[in-house]
Amino acid sequence: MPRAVDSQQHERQRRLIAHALWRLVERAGLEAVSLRDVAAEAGVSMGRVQHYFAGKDDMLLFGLQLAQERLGERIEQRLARLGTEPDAETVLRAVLGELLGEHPDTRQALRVSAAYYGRAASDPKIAAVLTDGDDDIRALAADAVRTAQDAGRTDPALSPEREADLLLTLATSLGVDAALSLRSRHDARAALDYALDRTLGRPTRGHR
Amino acid sequence: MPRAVDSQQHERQRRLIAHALWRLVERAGLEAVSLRDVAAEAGVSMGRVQHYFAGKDDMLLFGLQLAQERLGERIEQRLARLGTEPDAETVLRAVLGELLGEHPDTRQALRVSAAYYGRAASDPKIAAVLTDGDDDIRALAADAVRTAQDAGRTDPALSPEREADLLLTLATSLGVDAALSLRSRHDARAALDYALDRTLGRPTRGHR
DNA sequence: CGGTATACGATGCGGTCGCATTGCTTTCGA
DNA sequence: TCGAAAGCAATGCGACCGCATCGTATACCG
Repeated sequence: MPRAVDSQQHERQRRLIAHALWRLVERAGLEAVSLRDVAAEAGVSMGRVQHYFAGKDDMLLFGLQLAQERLGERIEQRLARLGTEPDAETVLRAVLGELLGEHPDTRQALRVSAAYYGRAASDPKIAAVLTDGDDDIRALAADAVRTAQDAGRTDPALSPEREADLLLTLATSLGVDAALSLRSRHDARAALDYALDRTLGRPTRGHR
Repeated sequence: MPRAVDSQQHERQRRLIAHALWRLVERAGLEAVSLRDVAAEAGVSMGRVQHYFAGKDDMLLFGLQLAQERLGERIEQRLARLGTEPDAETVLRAVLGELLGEHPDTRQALRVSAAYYGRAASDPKIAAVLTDGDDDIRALAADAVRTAQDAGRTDPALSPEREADLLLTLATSLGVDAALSLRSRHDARAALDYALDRTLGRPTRGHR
């Protein structure tokens, strides 16, 4: 059994190509990218691209998965900067804020992801990747609402699950709008803060 | 000056072709349609399609504009069934409800529109058509909130403009989610009703 | 009636696309 | 060490694609 594949290096190559894909997607949209374009943008031969991806669909899907991972990583990093034992509300505000694309990396990931939206209708795999991770955030949001209710900071009649759903839907939508330049990031931030304040009560301490 | 064009008939032909485009878009997504496919689906020659549209982009844009018009018409029709002098809240509930795609025509228009979303980032004309009419709905929503506040049915501390923005963003997002089958229509409806009730207070009379 | 513009159908051209194929080089394990 | 697989580059094929072009039939107006 000769020449075992170095999966570390293998993955790095796939990422390099995917990043070139991202740049093209941002520049001209998903429908404008071809395997040749991606290869040229990445500065590699077309044979190389073919070697690392089974086909165009495979490459496209990987590009989206990677973008979603980046989004997740960015959120993790932001949470790590929150210090030890942050309360649910602080965590939620950080997570939803990140979904608006405040960090350039997040912004790129959002723009790329947004480009795939149209295909979600006809491609279940894309739809699955796009909604992956939503449940976790919803659970977190529901927790934050319950915590605020227990502390008497907000209306006990609110449904934590419904509020959580609304907040995530809102943050996602605002993020996409901002990514597509349909709305300024500043405005998106203001809208999200308004919604959060109304649902959780005014923040007691800083929440950036 | 011979052979004046019958603009009535002209428009009807463009619509016939656009409807075939819609069917293809629903079936396989925007990126899968070609001029040949559209001609075949419409049962006309390719020369005919070329005659009525300056190019593919022109046809695509017309298809979106027509879908947005359909959406507007459906809303108008629903409002017409509301009777004379409905209050702002009733109107708002009807408009936002229609944005969820409860009528099959609306649903089709939403699915088609959703397919264009990804291109909005790289094509300003598409973005413009997609957001056309939003301001009117936002104004209507703000009115409804103010009315509810004046009647003492909801919190006077709410900002009508912010609430209006949130409600429209939410309804649009829920409608797209439902159109992409990321969420059931029933669930979308429940989420919207919850948000409306929370913002406007419980409805005094029926609101369908 | 003749001419001009409309309303097409048919055909083909230049270009691009995804992908299969081929072949060379490198590297590692038996 | 040698052979098999990995890691590429190069090339080409067949299938489109959008669009230009050309031909023709038809209807309207002076």
